[in-house]
Amino acid sequence: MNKKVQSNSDETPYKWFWRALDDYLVKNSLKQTKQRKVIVQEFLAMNPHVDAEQLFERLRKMGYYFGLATVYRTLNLLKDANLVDQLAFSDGRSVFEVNTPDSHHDHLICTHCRKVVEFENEEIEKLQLKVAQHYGFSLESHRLDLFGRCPDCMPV
Amino acid sequence: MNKKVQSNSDETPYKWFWRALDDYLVKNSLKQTKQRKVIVQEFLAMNPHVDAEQLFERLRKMGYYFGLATVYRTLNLLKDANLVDQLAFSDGRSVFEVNTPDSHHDHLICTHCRKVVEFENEEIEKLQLKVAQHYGFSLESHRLDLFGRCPDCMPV
DNA sequence: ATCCATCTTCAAGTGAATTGCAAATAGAGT
DNA sequence: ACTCTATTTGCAATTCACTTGAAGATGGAT
Repeated sequence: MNKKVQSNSDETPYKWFWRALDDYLVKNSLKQTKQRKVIVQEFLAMNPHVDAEQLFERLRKMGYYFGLATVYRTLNLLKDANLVDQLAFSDGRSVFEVNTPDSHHDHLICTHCRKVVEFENEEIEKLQLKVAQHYGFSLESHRLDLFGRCPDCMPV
Repeated sequence: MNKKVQSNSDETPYKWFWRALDDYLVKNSLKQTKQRKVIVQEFLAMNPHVDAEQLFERLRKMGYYFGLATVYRTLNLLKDANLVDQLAFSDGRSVFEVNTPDSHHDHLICTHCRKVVEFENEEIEKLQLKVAQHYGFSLESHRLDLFGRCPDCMPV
């Protein structure tokens, strides 16, 4: 039940991400462009849950007038590189999140204030793998959302 | 190849569903129309995981030329009545599923053929409750999706 | 049987995301 | 540093799932 801590300090917190991205670009003869660099940089700054349109707006406010298509293409590149995951909602929108090597997509979502808390539980992960194996599935990723009231929104 | 046959007879196993739907319609001054009846009937026959377009095609093949909009509106009606849930995929499509009173929302989803298998795991449920309590959340409901390749879609 | 709010149909509209293409550019080879 | 060219970008057009508007049809309350 240990909460995943991702350093917030100024010292390049996502070295592994940039290195993995660089690897992917080189391996696939893709190019490092200013757009990609800035988009990824701001994407990481917005972590953990990034909406493409919001990222686009953020870039725009910072003075980067890249096309929305470029933002989408960059996010899809990261998805292809297996560095991010896409979470779809039933209203048609979706958010992107960093896919850490030991990726966790477990959320506690407050049904009242919509706060999202991420958690990680080794036992649940193990059981998930067991279930998948039981049905003959390989397990690529997962998503677990628990809905309820957070402490601040508890009814008296 | 034993196809599950859902007869039109009165011994439908979804009595509770029809009753709940009827309640909802009456309570909200909505009407029982032939379209709704047939769409719901075929929706239930396609259970557990129904794609709106597929349902539309099925109806068409059975000689019911209802508009696609009507199919969507009926599914949304069921969603409003809390009788079905909608599962969204990142490619923009989504499927609907019956929301039983003692509903479990645990799925194995094939990332290749989109097949969905439902499962239930008592241990995982217990751990979920534990996690929620640990963070001071009450637990109202949950959704667990495991993504991977099903046996039929395993790469050689 | 009448009345009117709700429904259906069909077409047009929406909005997120993708794609086609010409111009720009990264970066390998020279 | 310069060339060369495959990759990228920007922009507009397009796609795709889904929704909505409007006008005629219909359920069901009276």
